[in-house]
Amino acid sequence: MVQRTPNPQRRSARSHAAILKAAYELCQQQGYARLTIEGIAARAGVGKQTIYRWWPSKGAVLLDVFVDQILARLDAADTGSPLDDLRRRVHTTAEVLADTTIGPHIASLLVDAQADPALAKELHERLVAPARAQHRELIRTAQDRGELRADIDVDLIADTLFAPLWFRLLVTKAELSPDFADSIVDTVMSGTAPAQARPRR
Amino acid sequence: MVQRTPNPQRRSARSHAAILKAAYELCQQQGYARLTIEGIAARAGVGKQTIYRWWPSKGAVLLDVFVDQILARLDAADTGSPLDDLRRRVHTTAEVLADTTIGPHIASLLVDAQADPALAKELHERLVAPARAQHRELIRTAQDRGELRADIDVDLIADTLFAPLWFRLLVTKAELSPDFADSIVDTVMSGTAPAQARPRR
Amino acid sequence: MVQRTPNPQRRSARSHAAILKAAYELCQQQGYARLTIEGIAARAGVGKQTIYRWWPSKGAVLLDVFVDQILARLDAADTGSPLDDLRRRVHTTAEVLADTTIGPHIASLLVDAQADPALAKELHERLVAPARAQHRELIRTAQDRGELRADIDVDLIADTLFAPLWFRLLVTKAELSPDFADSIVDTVMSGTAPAQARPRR
Amino acid sequence: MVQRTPNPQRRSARSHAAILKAAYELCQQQGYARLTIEGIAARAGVGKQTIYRWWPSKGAVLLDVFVDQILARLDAADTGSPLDDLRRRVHTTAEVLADTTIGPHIASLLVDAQADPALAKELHERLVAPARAQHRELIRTAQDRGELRADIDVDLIADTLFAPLWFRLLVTKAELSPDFADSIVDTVMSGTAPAQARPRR
DNA sequence: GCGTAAGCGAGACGGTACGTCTTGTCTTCTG
DNA sequence: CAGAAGACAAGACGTACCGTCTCGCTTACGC
Repeated sequence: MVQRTPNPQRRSARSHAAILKAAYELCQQQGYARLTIEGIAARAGVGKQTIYRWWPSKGAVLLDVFVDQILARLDAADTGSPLDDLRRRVHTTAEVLADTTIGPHIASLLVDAQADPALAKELHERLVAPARAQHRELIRTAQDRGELRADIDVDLIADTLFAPLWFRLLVTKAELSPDFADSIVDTVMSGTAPAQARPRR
Repeated sequence: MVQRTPNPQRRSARSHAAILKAAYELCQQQGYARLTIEGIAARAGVGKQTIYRWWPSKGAVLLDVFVDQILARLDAADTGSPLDDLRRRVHTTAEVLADTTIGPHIASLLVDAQADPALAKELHERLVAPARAQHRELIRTAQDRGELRADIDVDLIADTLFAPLWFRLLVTKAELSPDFADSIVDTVMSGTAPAQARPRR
Repeated sequence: MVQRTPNPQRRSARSHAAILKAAYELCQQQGYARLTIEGIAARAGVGKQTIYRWWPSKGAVLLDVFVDQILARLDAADTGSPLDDLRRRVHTTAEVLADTTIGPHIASLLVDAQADPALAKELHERLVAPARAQHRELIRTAQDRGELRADIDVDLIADTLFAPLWFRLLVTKAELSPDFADSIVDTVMSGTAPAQARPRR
Repeated sequence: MVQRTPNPQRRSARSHAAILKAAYELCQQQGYARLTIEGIAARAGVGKQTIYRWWPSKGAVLLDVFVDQILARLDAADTGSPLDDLRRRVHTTAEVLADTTIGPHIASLLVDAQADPALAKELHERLVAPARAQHRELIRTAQDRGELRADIDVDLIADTLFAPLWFRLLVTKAELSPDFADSIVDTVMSGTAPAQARPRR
């Protein structure tokens, strides 16, 4: 897992792409747990060292595989209403996590990260933190506009909105339906709406 | 992982206990990820086969190690107020997950279970389902007594209350403090209290 | 190359035999240099660890493969005349070294041993020393009987008789014919015969 | 191992020298077996390709390192007596082979050559054949002058004189002392001297 | 005296084999 | 005769070098 920090300028785009492609395909075929660096190297037609040269672990490769496509799918349209944007965001997050070509693998990455601080750090920096930053921004805007109670901690609202999605994915494995996403938002909103504007569905 | 279903009557209590003890100690020392069946067998002074005979996987052993002590610590005192019981329950769950001799290992078990359906099933049946059953019972009682809105799905309330704890443990690794537990309960309660009894702290 | 000194009693005769057989066959097919522990394990249907458990190196396996059959072929008939026995011995040694299923591999073993003291030691103890002991015995007997000059060092005579065979095998790669064996013996004998019985053929 | 036959005129004398120097030093430090082309290139501050451009193998580099200094040290003074020259030649050969900065490496080269015909050829042409040519010349002159029996094959005498040195270096690893060199010559001479002039020490 | 072709240091590349590790099964010996 | 001890087949691990292949750079011919 040592990195001699090779020169990124000379990196072979061909190999890079082949590795990500092979990793993605094998992950879909066999699942994250059965994936091996040997297997990726073999399918990509690449030396193992080429993988070790550029990634510190299997998880890091998979992070590269998934992070862009996930962030792209999460990108919320700006509707002008931060509350609507937030609801939309919960929906798309639920969709992505429910997608069987993504959700289980992200869950596995999360698992791997429990035992691999470097992977945990990268996962956080590239996936968790950016997503959360957007959530906090939306929440803060809503609070500023008086659409959400301002006396509740931003992080707490974010956790309450998104945690149930991960909880179902990882713990109860219950369905991550759009209805569920809606229910969460409704429930949380009704507790966090300003007193004068509490929705009463 | 094959089980020849040996006669449980002839099981050696001595070995059984030694295995659980060794597994617990090694788990504390090295962490779940570095734990091996070989290591457990060696420390327990037991043949590997004796472990494979009675447990299908490393995770199953660890489940045996942790499940009883966790459920014992979660057992809520019945205060007569289901809402208070529920709040207490969130608190004790947060405490258990925050306990560094338990939380990380449960997290690891959960991770392992993502790739091992048998382990997932057992984890669910012995830990997740019992705890959730109690939660649902408390919620339903509170709804019956009119202390919680009855038009919100029991599971949804349960998810919203407990998911943030797991989310912080697994994803954001933020602190699982009693205050956080309180905040969750407050927030969720304010959204799920009946209209006429909404708390307004 | 570490040996945990496993219990030889529990050694699998099946695997042991399969490994030696595979090593022999691959050695004949590809030659010693292209031989690989991986290859032997694969052909023998054996785990690599099983080879590493019982042999410290590739050369050690090959030594086991060849040592018995070589010593068997060298075993000289006792004709009653130590000089004749000695001559016969030079002949059989030349034959064995000239045998393309043995000579090149022994040469390679010798080469490997130059860089591997453990292998060198074993090669010496199991092959070189036993053969030399027999040579010295024959020479000493001949000296006692007055058939060889007694004022010449036993080792020197042994070296002079057998060294040219190895020299041709390793250095000049010239033919190791029976005639050559005879010529060596004749030449050396004519210098080492007692004055009164010098052959003059 | 392919050579695009580069232009020797443009060869960098600097690199050439650095490579030979690095190879020599590393060979002394680590021994021939642990020597690598990568290591030589690194120590010489040279690209690997520059080595592969001018030498087909590690052995070829080492041959260049040793061949000149060996031949220089073997160069016999012409005393007028071919027999004395021959004896002197056996002495210097023993000295060179006994030199721990040369002998073991030459032995290793010989070993490598067993599996590398190109190296074997070059080793023969540049080291073995020239030395042998001189030996044969001396022997033939001695025979012409009647100082050695003319009915014994030149090659046979050469083998008998020099083979024991290599034998001790490669096989028995016994001492290559001047006394040993003398003993060989004495013994062989006493068998190959003409009948009328046989020495009788 | 200028451009171009080569050699050069550097090092990424696809590979092979290494020796170690762990898994889950099978075998043997022992209390 | 149950179980500890541990050998076994399998195969992934991460490392070391292999020999080939670009890269820019610099050197020195030949036009």
